[in-house]
Amino acid sequence: MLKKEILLYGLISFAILSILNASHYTIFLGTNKTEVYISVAAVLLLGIGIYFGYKLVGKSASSEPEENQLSLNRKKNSIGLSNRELEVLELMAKGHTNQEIGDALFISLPTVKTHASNIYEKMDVKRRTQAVQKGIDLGLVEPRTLV
Amino acid sequence: MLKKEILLYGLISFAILSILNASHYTIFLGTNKTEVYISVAAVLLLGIGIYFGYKLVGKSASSEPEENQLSLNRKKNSIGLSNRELEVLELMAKGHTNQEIGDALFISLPTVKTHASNIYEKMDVKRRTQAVQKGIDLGLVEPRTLV
DNA sequence: AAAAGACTCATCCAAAAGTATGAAATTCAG
DNA sequence: CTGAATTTCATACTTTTGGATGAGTCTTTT
Repeated sequence: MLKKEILLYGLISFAILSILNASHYTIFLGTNKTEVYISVAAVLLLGIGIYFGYKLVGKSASSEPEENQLSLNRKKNSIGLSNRELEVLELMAKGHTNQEIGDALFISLPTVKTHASNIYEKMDVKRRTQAVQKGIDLGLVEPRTLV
Repeated sequence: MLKKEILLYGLISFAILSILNASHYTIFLGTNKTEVYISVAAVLLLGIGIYFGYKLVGKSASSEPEENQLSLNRKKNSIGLSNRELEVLELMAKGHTNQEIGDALFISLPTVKTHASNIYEKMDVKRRTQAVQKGIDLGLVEPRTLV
């Protein structure tokens, strides 16, 4: 995902910058059209930047690049839960519905359900309440994290 | 229920004891009928005793007459959960389904659901996982009580 | 005796959760 | 670069939950 989308980001940015550049010469002419172009381009750039920035932040890290990820992996993964599954479990422990979890993690409801099922299987439990309890017992999630 | 059924218990016991007593004189005669009567009476007494004992135990107490109940009521009832509701919450915390809870408490599924709904309302939560978490936080149920 | 609280149950309906299966893209390690 | 693991998503179906309402019984209290 990274390489491809970074490339995409670059291309789109370049394209939009080109538009901006092309309109640069007419910016002082007071043409309405040009102003509209600039506005649109600016908004697009902003939106795309936010979009990709968001996805990139989610992958590596914001302040502590990879340390955070690794410590997560090692400290918590006694049952073999993946990072994503731990995130889902954490939100389940807070009493969220699958839909809410999906919204929070920007994934679809079916995906959350898939994660949930895998979590139950890995944790050898049958139900959500059991998974949460066991997760607390094993120190996978923090207790008293009620919303 | 108490007065009426205690009276009933007394009456039935008396009646059966009377039968036993009446057959007392012929017990040494080796009459088969008498032995059958005695057996039936004994079984009946036992059964009725168990039945009423069961109901009475559920109402007052087994070893510590009322102290147990009251302490339960006071220590735990910070939110106003009834004893029955606490029992249901306890089983929910263990990860049981409503059906399993019903089987455990000898009540129907709809009844369990009624209790559950009342619990959620009293605890001001929306979902089972939240109720369990909050119950643990408030000390209403023991943590780490996973089945 | 009436009122209030607790416990029980039912029915209907809607939402959420869970299961199974298949599939595609990505990432990461060897 | 290939293969394993991860993550994502969909569709269809079943089970479990939850909500609303109404109602009956029993116990305790007033």
